[in-house]
Amino acid sequence: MVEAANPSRLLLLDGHSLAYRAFYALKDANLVTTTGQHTEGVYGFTSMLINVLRDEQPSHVAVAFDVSRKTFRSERFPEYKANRSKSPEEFSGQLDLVKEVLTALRIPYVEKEGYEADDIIATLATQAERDGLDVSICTGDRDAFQLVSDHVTVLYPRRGVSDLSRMTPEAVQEKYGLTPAQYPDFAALRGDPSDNLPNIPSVGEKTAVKWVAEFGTLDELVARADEVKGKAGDALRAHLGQVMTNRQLTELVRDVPLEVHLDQLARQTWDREAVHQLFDTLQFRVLRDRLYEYLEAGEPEAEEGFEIDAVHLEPGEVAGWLAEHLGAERAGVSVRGTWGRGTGEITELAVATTDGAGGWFEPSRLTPEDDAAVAAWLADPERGKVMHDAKGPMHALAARGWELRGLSADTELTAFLALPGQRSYDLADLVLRFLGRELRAEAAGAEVQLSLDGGDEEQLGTDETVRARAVLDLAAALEAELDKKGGRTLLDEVELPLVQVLASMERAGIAVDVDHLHELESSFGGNVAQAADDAYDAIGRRDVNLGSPKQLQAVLFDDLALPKTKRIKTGYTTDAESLAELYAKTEHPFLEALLRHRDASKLRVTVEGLLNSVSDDGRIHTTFAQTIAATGRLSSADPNLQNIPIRTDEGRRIRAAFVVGDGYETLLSADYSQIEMRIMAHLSDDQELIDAFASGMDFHSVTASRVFDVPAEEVSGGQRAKIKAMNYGLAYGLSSYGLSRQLNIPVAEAQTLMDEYFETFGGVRDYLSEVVERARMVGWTETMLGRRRYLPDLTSDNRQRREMAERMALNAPIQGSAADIIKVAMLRVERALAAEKLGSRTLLQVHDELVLEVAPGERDQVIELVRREMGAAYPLRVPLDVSIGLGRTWQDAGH
DNA sequence: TTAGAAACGTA
DNA sequence: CGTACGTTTCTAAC
Repeated sequence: MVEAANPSRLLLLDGHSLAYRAFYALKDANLVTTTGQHTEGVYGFTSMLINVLRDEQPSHVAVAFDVSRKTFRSERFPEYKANRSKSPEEFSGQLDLVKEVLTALRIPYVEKEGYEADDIIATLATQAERDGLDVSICTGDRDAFQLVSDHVTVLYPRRGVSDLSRMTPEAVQEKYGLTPAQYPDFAALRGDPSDNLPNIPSVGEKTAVKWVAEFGTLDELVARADEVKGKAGDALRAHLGQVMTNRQLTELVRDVPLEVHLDQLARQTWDREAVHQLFDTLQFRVLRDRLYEYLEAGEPEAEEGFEIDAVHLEPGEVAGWLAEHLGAERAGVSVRGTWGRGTGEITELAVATTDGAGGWFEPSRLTPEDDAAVAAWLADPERGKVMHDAKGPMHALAARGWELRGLSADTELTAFLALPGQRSYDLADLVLRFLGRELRAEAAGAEVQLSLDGGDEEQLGTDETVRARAVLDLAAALEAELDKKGGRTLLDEVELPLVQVLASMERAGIAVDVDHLHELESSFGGNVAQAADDAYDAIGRRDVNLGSPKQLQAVLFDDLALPKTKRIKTGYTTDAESLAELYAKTEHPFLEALLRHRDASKLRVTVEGLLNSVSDDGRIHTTFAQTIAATGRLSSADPNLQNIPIRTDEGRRIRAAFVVGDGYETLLSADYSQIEMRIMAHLSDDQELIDAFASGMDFHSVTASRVFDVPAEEVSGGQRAKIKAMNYGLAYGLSSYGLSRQLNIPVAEAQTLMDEYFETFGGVRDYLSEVVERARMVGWTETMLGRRRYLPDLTSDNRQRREMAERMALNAPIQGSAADIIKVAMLRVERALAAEKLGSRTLLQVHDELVLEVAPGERDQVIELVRREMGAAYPLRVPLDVSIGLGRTWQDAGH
């Protein structure tokens, strides 16, 4: 066996400089294909690439290229590299071949107009180092030595293409007598004939080193230039300007705005077919053999599976197998079956242990002894289980009578925290990326299994066992990754225990009054029909689908020739806001009827969706997702119970269909008031804002009174409304334009309002700008519990993307911290209910609200408990106010 | 059949 | 030209 890939090393190569060096090194070999194409550069580069891939075993790779000679350096200093002669004719086209090789090997290359490859390398190396990766840089440009650190090594070709010096901080010190940070100072003093940077007459490497070593930095040397004696001192003083110009050019840019993110540089399996074809064309025979040798020798992404003996456990064998193989260490578990809406069914269950054993069985075929042994093991919190996305399977296990306790890791959650921002956390992808393995059994094992009775069932069981084995290994790899980045506490103390809480909530569901829903359906249905009639009457035809934006556009802007609304991709918008404006202008009866139709049909569809999702127990069981929202919020689906209408009276009627269930006394709704503003007060430490909350008065009125400098009781309705909009918009990155639109006031007035607001609450303004600035520097934002969100677009040169990222950066810590806090609150409520031996239970979470079902006689105790636990979830510089309502229905419990 | 856009509900 | 979601419907591409 070959050692695994280094789990966190980024390899960066300078495509142009390496290919160019290789070209000259191999010039004498005169590599030409039969068609006349020279291949010295591409051959040498590829050879070097294979060697460093073999030696460095990187988990991530990228190759940087220069785009053209025009860079910010040549802008500043037209002479920069102006001495470079045109590259020889034989070299032309070879860079394109290098890129073809990279494409076939599925190695990404990066280039950026206006920057040199070294700047791209500096940027990626800096990012990677920050993310805890080690970095190897292969380049022929010595300016890269400034990047060397404990985690960044430069591999510099000594001669030819096979002899690389490994430049560590010690090696730089030894070779030049300088620290890596001093290298650009030294290079500026020495000058560089190959880059056409002039030197100081009679000052060479020796003197340059001496000065930098003596003064520490170039700045210091310049400041004290008069202390330098002799002819060299005169020369230095005469060329200070030139040296400072040189210095600007020798500094590598570490924040080039790149579209590419580290995650995209993860090693991928190469395209064998493309490599074959390309190497045929280039007539690389030896190189191809070397490449395949390396591939067979256990290249990181080698398509290896798992060597595991998946034992099919027959009835009567399960209890004994578990007793024999389950030790003190945690076990991997994988379940095959179906689940959703708080229940499910298992067809196969597989277990893999750290001793290498793996077994699977069909829960439907167990002896009573087996069943009891499985139940006892699953329910034992001390015997750890590792799963991928455990919540769904937990429902299926529970439906079978097996409670799962002791979830020691959930690889989906671990990946969500360790690699935030991914689109999905597919097990096979993670296994390939972190373990370098395919999610399958090695062929030999599979053949044995197939030959036993050749059934698909056996294959399914083996697959399941492989998954159990894989999650066990994957958990360890991801936990190591998370430990490096920070976030282990958030995982172990919040997200992981929350799985159990969410499973309970989903399984409980919320009772619905189906009759009430049917009444609403017909009531809203009647409104829809009436509105449609009115709309059709208004335009004198009925052949229009009122739900089709396309047809509506034709009616509104062609037939009726109404004024155009805001442009969208497909023409002009027909959204409610624009239609209302249009109605205010034209008073066309069609618009009024259309808006009514929109409202009514939206409500009807909502009700129909709810009716369709009522389970046999008369309750609706939503599914909460923990790994969807980038800010750390939960999401709710199938059906979404986090977007049930509340703003209009008609819509609110739907909430009356959610009712207390049989055997319970009442529903209870508890929500945090202004939690995001309180978090902002806490994070910004703005005394004015903290005082506003401490006063305990109506928040919007108090803030308005501070902004307009009037007593709180004299704040007008208009003033309060303006500040309320400001307060709410703050955490979203509201602009003066947005505020003006929302309040229907001129932009200038909105701007004045914002200025006055920030004059009063200066700490908030400072906090918001600092949070974005900090995120731009480090590349991510962080919540109070350390949940990161990466925002590479903060350095994009596309203004729209950059500004979008800025708004995300200022919203993510606020929305995310609120999500952290309510998650902690849910755990506290759950534990307190258990500690006080209460039968009441949490049913729903709606971002800042918890809905509970209160057991008979527990009302007052639960009110006290919920207020206490939610209020104490996280100590802030302001109180965490919780308001509570009770009622038979969700609507009645609202407040 | 699938994917994207538009629209709209919540915090 | 205000963040974060999920669902439905229509439409065009497949």
